[in-house]
Amino acid sequence: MYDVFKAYLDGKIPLTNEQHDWIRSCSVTKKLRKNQYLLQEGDVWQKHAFVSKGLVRTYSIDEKGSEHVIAFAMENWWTGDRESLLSGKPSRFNIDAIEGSEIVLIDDQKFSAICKEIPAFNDMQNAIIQRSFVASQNRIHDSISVSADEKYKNFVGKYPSFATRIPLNMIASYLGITRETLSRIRHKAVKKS
Amino acid sequence: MYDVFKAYLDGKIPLTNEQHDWIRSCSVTKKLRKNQYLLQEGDVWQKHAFVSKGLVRTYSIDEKGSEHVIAFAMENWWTGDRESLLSGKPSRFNIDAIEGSEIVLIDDQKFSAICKEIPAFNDMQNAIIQRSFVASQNRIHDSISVSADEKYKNFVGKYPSFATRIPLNMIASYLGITRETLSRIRHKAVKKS
DNA sequence: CGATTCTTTGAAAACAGTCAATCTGTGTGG
DNA sequence: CCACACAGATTGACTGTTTTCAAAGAATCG
Repeated sequence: MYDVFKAYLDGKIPLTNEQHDWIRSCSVTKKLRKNQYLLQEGDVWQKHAFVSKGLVRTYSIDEKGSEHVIAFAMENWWTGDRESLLSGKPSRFNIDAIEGSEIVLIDDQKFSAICKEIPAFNDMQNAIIQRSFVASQNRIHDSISVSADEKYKNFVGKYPSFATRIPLNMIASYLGITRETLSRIRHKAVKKS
Repeated sequence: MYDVFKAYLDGKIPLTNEQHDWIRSCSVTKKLRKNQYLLQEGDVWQKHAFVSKGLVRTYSIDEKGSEHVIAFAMENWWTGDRESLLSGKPSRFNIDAIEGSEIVLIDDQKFSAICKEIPAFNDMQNAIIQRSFVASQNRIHDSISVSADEKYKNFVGKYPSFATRIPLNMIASYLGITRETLSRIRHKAVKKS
């Protein structure tokens, strides 16, 4: 529940008990069953979401009905649709639970108030976004410069726990290849070793 | 020179004359001839860089000697290597000028001081990073979900001025395809219209 | 004009996608 | 406890796209 979030915050910034109480009072925890939605395409995203347990994915669905996974988030990661949050426009994405999960939700207005009152909290957020941006850049670099099987190897190397918890078709989608191609890549990789 | 940067700032946030003078005193302007480097692989990036004139690219070079362009930046855009800046480690990237360019450089320490003293400046920076992150996410989404010719069409639609100012091989690299493929895509597109 | 850089074209090979069938493991209800 | 259903993973044959390599054709700049 909230404890995981508290531990996360304590590991990042110093907070008084009152501040903790305030943040807790701004938070809502939500349990998600497997396959349950946190965000559906067309809805406006106006929260900040911390994954305290489980694993969720962010994806779009194109005209042909294919899913395209742009992000995963597990315990101690943040998730959400920043584009919709910033623009106020309906989201193009869906977020749902790959496993049973628990999410700590903070309304954007309250979140902004917390950022304003607690500079360390604001700095933490900025640091997170900066690192997210760097991670995106690196993913872009991978996507234009390495072959499909290197992408998979990099993914497994970087996020070993994802590789075991996430169904293969979603990993394939995340990497921008089909599940069949990924299956063949893995087959070859096993032979080599 | 600095005027472009001043106009940019005035369009974003209110600044007093003293603040402008201070920011100016922290800034160094640098002229780049075509092909001249702003950053070379292996160097540590410790600045913030605003492009006041011209056009630069950020790219890596792999073992085979191929270049991979991860970003362009033209007038009124920021450039640099945030990964190196955050980590303090040598950069994996090069940045050089596609055209003769002018860059306003601010040392990271001075930049941080400005952010601390002028909250609006800090907020502006955070807003820029948030939008950069959203743009990265969208580029990732494109890279995993649309075909090569749609990627090119999206690129031209989104950045028409890039398409005319940047050599084709660099655009191809940015899109993650070969220059030959991009050439053929354009050929087909012309026929269709 | 000559040299360099950028772009285009062609043919063959490598690669990834599609469609359809099969296999595997998990969990549920009889 | 077994049989079945279901979701996920694999495999094969085929198709389509992209890369590679090599050569030639524009365009630009001094």
